[in-house]
Amino acid sequence: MALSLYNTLTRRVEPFTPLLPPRVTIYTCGPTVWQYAHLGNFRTFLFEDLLRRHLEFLGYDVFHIMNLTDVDDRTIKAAAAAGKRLEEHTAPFVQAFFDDRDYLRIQPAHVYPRATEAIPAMVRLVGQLLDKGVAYKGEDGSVYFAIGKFPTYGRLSRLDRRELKVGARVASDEYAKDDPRDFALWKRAEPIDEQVGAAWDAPFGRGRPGWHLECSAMSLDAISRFGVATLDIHAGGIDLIFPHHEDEIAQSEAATGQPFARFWLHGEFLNVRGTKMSKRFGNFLTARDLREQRVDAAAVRLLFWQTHYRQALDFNDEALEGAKEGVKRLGELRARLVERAAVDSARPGVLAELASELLSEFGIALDDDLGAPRAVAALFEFVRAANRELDRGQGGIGTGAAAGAGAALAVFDRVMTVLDVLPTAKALTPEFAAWVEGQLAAREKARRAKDFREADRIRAALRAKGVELEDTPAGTKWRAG
RNA sequence: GGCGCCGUAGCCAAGUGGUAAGGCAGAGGUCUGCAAAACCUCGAUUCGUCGGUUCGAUUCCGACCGGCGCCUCCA
Repeated sequence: MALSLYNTLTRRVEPFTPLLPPRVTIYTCGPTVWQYAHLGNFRTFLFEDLLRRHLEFLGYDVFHIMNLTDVDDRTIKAAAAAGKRLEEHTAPFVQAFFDDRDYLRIQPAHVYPRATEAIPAMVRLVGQLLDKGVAYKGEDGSVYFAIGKFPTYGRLSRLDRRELKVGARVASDEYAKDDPRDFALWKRAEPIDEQVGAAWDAPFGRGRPGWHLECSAMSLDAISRFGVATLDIHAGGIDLIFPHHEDEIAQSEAATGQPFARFWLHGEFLNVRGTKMSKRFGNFLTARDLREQRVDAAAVRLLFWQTHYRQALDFNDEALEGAKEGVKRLGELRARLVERAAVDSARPGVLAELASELLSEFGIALDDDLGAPRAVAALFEFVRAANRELDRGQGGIGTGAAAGAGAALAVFDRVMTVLDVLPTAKALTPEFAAWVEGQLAAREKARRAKDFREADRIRAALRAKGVELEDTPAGTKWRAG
């Protein structure tokens, strides 16, 4: 098996090989901490989580860098509007981002460099670019990158021959630049920047970094520990292709003379009725909204995995409900496998076969440009076949067989992480459990006496407390929702 | 205007030049005191429309209709 990934640079799926195996360096553009990140932002972070987990599953030694943009137009404006210092405004949103990340069970990156803590590295980078003559100081005091000095500019976005649309957004610094397409590396300090504490001294003037600069400076700094100036993978949302990633390439490669990243991966949008989820449109939902609704993160993940990452996904409540039901079904199977693991076998070989089919198909699917939808399809085929087998094997399916199937499920879940959190992890007081057991005993007594009215009354009473019952030959099971 | 993406059952969607995965919802059934869970059966003669290439196209090409994205700081 070999992993292949779609590379935006070449616009095709290519075999993936890292520069220095088994090490893989990944840089993913992180959140701008001016506000809570919404679910669309997290779709990208989740696709990156899948990438990371699959690489690790394949045995790669991944080093994952995710930046936190804590100084830019929006953070500065938001801080000023709140009458706060920059750091004071962004800190809670950094924490919120980490909380949401954990809720969604996204593996933490190895480092989270922050723009405000990388000012010296950025100043150095701008200095280098000035020295090389690919950057210049504009009439307004800001420093710009001269794209005319970088022949391959536009290679990633393929917008090199583009013309500015008449009436399209035109930067206010237009007249300070030699070429309207040049972009800011360092922006001269404005009063609002000083007001919130977002201005730093530099040899080329007091100011603050341009948006693209931080990613180049921080990623190069982070991978310098491996003695390289080339990332194996750089990923982000599809909207970052231009200008963000294009500009990162220009800055980095002009400075180092080496390829900035070997693979560029871009995730598609999360849509709402056909339009991208966005703060601007007000059609967004945050992770904390879902958490408040007690939506299991597994449902969000399953929903996202059912659509390929390079395909727009239309989000709505019905789709989310569907994923929730799917997660429930997965949990039922896992519980069955655990329960049945201790009983003797009728047909021990069948489950083992199903388990190995699952893992094989799962690996093939993810190796093919992270074909998560195919992996999910294989998972549910496994669920159906395993349940059928469990239904059939009256006396049990064998310790080894059940354990093996459970293990296969666990392997799958280490990458996809779509199984709900184990019920035992949910907060249940011993008192509550004892009360439920008491009710169950009373109900069982009523059932034996054929007093089904009383039995149903107890069941309804338990349901009102969030306890669902399931009568099985082995007794009544219950779970707290 | 430039570059690009998409249009598959009620919803979310996968996919291939050879006759449509998977999930959810829905209908019927098995099991059950009834439920629940699980399993079984059922749904697109059809993949936006119209042409073309081909023995054969949802899949390739063209046109059109519809939706969307990027075009200097949006994941």
